[in-house]
Amino acid sequence: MENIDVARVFNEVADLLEIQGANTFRIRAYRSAARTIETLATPVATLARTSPEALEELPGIGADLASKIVAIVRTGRLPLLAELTRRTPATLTALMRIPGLGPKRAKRIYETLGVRTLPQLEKAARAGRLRDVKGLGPALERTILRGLGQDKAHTARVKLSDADAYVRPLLEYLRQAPGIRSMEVAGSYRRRRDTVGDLDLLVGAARPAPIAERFVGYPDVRQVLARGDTRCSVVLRSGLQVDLRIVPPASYGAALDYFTGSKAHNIAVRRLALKRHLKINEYGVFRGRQQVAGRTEAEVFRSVGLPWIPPELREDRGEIDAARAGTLPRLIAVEDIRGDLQMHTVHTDGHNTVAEMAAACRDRGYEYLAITDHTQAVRVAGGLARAGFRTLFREIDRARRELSGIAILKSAEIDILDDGSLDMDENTLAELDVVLVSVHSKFNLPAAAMTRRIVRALRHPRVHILGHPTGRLIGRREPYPVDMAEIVKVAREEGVLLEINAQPERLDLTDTHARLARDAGVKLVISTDAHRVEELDFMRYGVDQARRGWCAAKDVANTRHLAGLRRLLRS
DNA sequence: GCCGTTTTCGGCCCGACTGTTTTCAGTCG
Repeated sequence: MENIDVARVFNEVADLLEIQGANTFRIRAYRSAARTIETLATPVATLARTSPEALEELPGIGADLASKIVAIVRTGRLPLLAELTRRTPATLTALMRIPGLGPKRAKRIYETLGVRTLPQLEKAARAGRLRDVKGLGPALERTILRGLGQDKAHTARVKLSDADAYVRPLLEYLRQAPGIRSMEVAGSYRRRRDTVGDLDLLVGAARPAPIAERFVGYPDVRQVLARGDTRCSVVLRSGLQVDLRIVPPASYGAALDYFTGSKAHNIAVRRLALKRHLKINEYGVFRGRQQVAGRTEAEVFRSVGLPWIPPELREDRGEIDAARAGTLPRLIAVEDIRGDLQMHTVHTDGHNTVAEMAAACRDRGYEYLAITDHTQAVRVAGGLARAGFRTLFREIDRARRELSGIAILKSAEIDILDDGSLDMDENTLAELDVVLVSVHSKFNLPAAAMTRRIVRALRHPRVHILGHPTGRLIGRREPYPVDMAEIVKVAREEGVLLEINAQPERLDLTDTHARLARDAGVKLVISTDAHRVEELDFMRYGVDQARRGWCAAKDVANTRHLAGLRRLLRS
């Protein structure tokens, strides 16, 4: 039972409660608990078994929901959900996922037409029967038909790096509109989440009309969903939704704060404001009718007695308490990075030579890099055997002589074999400056077996770093099941570093796992795993996730100078 | 259903846009 499964049960309960018109705050409680569980690094199943009382410590989870989590983990089901489903078909919740359909309309369609599944909905819409339902008309019927066709595309989140690719030309285009004072992409993009569901674009300007006008005329727009005076929504040809909001400059900070979110963070901040008899909305901070702040984000935070909180931390995961206590971490920045400890060359599946990678790292201002070509078990990547490494090491020696100003470390991405032993002989291993290990096969082992396998590798006295610890590929491959709390514990005991792999489709460790490690005092490494020189620039994405994991420069080993890094590796 | 520097009851973030309405409900973020 994974966290996501428990969260799904709670969301399903919330959907059904909504259809039944239950108390909105009760519904909100289920949704908020689902969100907490979803983003938790520790499996609730483990908590439920070992320390159920710890569940009640989680934000938004009290005695009742804690006991329901225990029930779900123990029995795989929740009596309340069964009861709700008995009264309202659970398939109705599928209708609510169609844009334009919420609980009220879904229920009314069901009660009026007996429609309870997506195929039935489509049939009714095509037959023009939906407009017979009170509150629905031809326009909504069309919206629903369109929504049925693009259901999947609408919900798919895109990788942060892909979002970057859409953002750049869009901003460049919109900048031509007259009167823009400031402009930023807010939302999860600004919080640097590993994936984004849509883009929230914010513009500060006195006259919104010409900006909205230009926005909906963007050549890449496939469909205009909404077009108001200050708010527009469009869908790009790729299926990515972009929401534009235009506010007067005096409100820009409040709007930026509001549209950056997260939702849970906003609610928490607004609660603080209420205690001070203030009201916060996207236009500013108000005492009565008088605006007391709003031009900048810092002003808004100051009005509730807080310092400015970096967007990456705004997830309601303790940042508000930390801000109040003055204990927010000073987050790591890309400029803190002094070297890159995972990359591949033409000797295996990379596209550049050792010298080319080293020169590119030097260009980026690094002091060192590690060449980490694959070992023989990883056949698809052309992994090297002992002789291959000998050739590679000779080339590194040559590059060391020819290139000054950068240290090239001998390393390898050593495959962790099925039984947890390393895919490299001891003699070759002894020649390495840095020993990086990772899993490339048998992803479907049960969690306990996978954990044992990795733990055994971490216990090897020569191992320094565990690479991409969960093996996930965003949108393509789920992380393999593994007990991350145990990995973190062993990493701490053995002094092993855990990698945040900065490949945009890996970002592995995730933000929450990075936080788990950092809180446990385990040091991290941020590496690009570059397979060509251009990919060295992925470093930014790894740093983003480290920031989301509350990491300061001191928490990340490759912010150290070479001497400091060597000391750490020796220890 | 949660929660507490207004603390065990009575609150709970707040506003924009659409479509279908005769003044606003529903949905969305």
